[in-house]
Amino acid sequence: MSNDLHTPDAAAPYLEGLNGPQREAVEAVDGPLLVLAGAGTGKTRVLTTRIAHILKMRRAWPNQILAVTFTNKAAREMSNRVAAMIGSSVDGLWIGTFHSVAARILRRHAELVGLGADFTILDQDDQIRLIKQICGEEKIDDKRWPARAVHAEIERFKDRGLAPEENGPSSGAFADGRIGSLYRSYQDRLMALNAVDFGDLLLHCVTLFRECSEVLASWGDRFHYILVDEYQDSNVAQYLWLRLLAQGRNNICCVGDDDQSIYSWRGAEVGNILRFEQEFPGARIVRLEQNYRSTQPLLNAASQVISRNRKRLGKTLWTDVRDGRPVAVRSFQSGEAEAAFVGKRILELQRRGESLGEIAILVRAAFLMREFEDRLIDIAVPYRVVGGPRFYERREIRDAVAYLRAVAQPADDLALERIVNVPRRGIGDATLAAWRAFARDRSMPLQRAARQLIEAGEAPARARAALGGLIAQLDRWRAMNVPPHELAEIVLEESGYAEMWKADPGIDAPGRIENLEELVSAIAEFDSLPEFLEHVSLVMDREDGGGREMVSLMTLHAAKGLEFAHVFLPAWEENVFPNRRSLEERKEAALEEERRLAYVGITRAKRRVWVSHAASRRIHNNWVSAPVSRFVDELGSPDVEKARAKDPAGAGMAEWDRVRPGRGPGYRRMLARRRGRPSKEQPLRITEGMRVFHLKFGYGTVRYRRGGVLGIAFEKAGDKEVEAGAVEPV
DNA sequence: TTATGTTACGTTTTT
DNA sequence: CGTAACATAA
Repeated sequence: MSNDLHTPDAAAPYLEGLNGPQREAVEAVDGPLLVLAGAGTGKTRVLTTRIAHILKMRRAWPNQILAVTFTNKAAREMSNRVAAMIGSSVDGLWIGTFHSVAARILRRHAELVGLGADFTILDQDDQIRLIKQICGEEKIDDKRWPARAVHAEIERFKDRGLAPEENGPSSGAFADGRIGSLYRSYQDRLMALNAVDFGDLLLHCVTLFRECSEVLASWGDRFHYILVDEYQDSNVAQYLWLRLLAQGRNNICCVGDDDQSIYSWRGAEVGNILRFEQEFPGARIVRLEQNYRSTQPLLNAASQVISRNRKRLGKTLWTDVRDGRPVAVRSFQSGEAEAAFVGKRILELQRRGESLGEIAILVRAAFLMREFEDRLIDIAVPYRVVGGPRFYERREIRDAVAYLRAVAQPADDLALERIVNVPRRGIGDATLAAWRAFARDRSMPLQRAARQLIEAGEAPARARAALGGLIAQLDRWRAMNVPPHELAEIVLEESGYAEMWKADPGIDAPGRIENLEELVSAIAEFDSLPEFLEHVSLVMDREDGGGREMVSLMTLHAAKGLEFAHVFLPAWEENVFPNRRSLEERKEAALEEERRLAYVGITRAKRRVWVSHAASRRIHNNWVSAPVSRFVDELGSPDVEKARAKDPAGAGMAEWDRVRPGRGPGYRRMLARRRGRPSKEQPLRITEGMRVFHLKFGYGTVRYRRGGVLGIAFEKAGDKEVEAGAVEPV
């Protein structure tokens, strides 16, 4: 391939099929480059091709290229696509999230910022528990300033790269002006625990780069080319981190779309992308405007909406696909009617042979999902809620991981506190408080303090015995020389944790045991416990969903980056969307961000978009009426069809009464979310007397069958008639 | 210490 | 309406 340099065209099949601007973005490898990539314009393709190009041109070795993303999913996708393109492994390439790359760098120099190389990365739950402790000590009124809010505020400091002493985003009123000292205490506690939070990964790196010029020089020298995905989502700390790393060679390529910046509320700074030219002098800007996803009518609607925003760099999407149907707008009296309409349309699409995997319902807020879940369950359409609780956030998983942390990291007090009385060992709040005080007085970790506390006989004998037993167990596990997954099994058994769930009569207990088993097999992929623990803190992945075709139900935020043939955008009502709380907080800026959400929603669709709204809907059990969203008027010329006056409930009500909504407790949502456990409903024909399971009503016995409808006596919900497809035999 | 009752609260969420 | 976090009784 030595002639690549001279005749890249002939030798570069990977460049084929790129349009002009895409190719320009791929080939302009030197100097700062901003690629403004509208929705569906092939930005990932540009990024991956650019990496392949740099490699093929021999401009850099794999380990001299750094590509950063925000999510692990994006990082993985980029790796896979690069590998597919260059036809070999991508070993050596630095592809990862901001946080994982920062952690990797920080581990090598931890001592320079006062950390041990084996520092712990706390997840959000630990962070908040720590802050709760601090707020308690500093006598903060937790009614007015709950730990969550304090945590969020500290995160905003860190997003902006601010130290506790600096003036934060809040105007001094927050926590009676004591946010600075809370932040300070929090940092002190973190350092004492040899721990960092997510923001620290970036901030400690920035400090390191600023204070140790040799370290910065070595990393800046190492990375010949830096690529950044979704740059509009970056915060100030990430910008500082990038600028320091890039300042030597100045080869940085940021890809993003200011029109899809929807995370300002968690610290993303649109200014980063808007000011790119000033921040990186001599920067080139390439616009990707040809869209390969949607039809022209949909793009027109999206463009109409987004054109109302004032703060944007400006792009106009276009496509070769001329035909296509305009956005459909439908009005309903109630949320139920709206959901019924969506359900009916989905059934029609299904009948026409469309894949359920190509259908999505995108809502502004999670509470709007219930109506659709209920309806989809009733009509037996399989669906998946995207962005629900993730595997590593489940209680049993966090508990199990806490056990392993307590074994691997004896100074990890937060992990220990989590499991100290799970299962119940008789170490309650009183014992824990005394123990904590004892440890703090001596400024030592809890595990070490426990030994002294027992010797000193400073606690009730019963508590001492329980504590001593636990500590002895931890010591024994730590001394074991077995592979990590075997250790995990031993710990779960001997601690009584697995037993605790096996003895639990709750409906979700069996699922939890399955999850624990899954965890053990996940650990088997790792050679050592520390390796696994690093993976847990940084790679909190969404579950993959698992093969079967299902309708996707998610928030607009979760939908960014995805595409579907058919997209339903319900609840376009004032106060809901644009969201009132959001508007109250930061008026005009918030309105623009809400509008970008609308833009994101419309541009997810390849073929059809249905926007709808309900005159009133039941929110938290009371009826709330709201006028149609202003965004509907901004759509341009959609296909509007008013619901007929004689049918005030709108379309699709014919079958409404067949199944009365159950009034069962909230476990049905939990059941519905049971990890995409696809029911294998096909072969077994359900007959009288059979015991069946229904997502909404639970277990029951079939009494009779009438066509496609079953009469079932449910154990909890009573007698109902349901669609045969909605139950599975057990 | 644990089990049970009460109350407040309800936008978006990755690492 | 559902929940999660908290307060109180056993």
